[in-house]
Amino acid sequence: MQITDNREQILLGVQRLRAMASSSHPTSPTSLGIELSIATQKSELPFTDHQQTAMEVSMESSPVQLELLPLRPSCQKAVANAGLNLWGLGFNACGIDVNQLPSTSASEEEEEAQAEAPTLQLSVLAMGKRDLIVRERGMDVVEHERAFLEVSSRVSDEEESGSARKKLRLSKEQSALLEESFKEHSTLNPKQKSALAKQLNLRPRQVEVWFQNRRARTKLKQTEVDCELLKRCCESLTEENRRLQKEVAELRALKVGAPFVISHDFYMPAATLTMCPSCERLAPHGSPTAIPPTPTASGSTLSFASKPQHFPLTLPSQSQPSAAC
DNA sequence: AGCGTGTAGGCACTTACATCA
DNA sequence: GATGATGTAAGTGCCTACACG
Repeated sequence: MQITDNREQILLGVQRLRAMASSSHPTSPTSLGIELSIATQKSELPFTDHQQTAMEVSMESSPVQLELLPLRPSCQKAVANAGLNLWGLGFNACGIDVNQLPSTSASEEEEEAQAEAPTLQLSVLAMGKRDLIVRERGMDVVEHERAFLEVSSRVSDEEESGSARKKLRLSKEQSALLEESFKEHSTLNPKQKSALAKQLNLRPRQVEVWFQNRRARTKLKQTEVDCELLKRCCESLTEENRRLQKEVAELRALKVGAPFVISHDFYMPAATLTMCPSCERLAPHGSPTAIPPTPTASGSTLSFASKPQHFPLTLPSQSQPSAAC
């Protein structure tokens, strides 16, 4: 469920949790398993300690254990803000003390009860400036979330060990497999995405991003090729234009001495015309079939006597042409 | 059937980081 | 070792198609 009003939805979610805690398991409210995960993209403002800590939160008469799973370290300010807003606006309003550390001294009975407790798992996905998304487990997001959490745990370990945040670089094997897959299909359906992610030990989101970037690279390359082609085409046309300009100038010069004009009844693209070597009049390149068959009734047809084959010229009525050149 | 709304996926653009010369 | 160029993983916003009430 995508939501536009974060506060309302968070409050709603918490109210539902509260209802479950009080109605379903009134005797063991603390055993209600709630998993709140905040999936983040990147962060410049890392969360403070409590954000990676399982917490005991109290909600009026029904204390609820709120487990805040480790955040991906590469989370961003926007997400951090969203998370902080979450606490400030949502949970604090419900009386949840997020600063309390969780009770780690649960008895075996309590743990057992907790295992049997209904787990309404509430995922709050904070996506930058985007709306918060609240989902209940059991939807299609589960697999993705699980995969995410696995990775986030791993990265969290790295962070804990003190190493700086590092950008993930795919291994050669991973890239090769992705390339193979891309050759087969440039887009993936959710099933393919999940399968591939599992195979590569990546999150589906990473596979998705890789395919998006790969498509973008392909398109960019194709654009470059097209651009180069157009550039050459442009150069060729420029050269052709230059040549034709020259030809036009020559024809104009010829026209001064020759009374004949080419009838406009013919469609004769200029680029297909050349000089007749014998008479120095225009002749088409290639097959004469490119020439419209009949001249106008008012004109007469001229044929060049010599090879190559000549094309008909329509003569203006006022001029008297010779039978052949 | 038409309409409004929520959702998912894709794309364009951008940022941030890794790598290399 | 510092630095700029380049490649690429990932973030963000927008758009569109589709499902559903």
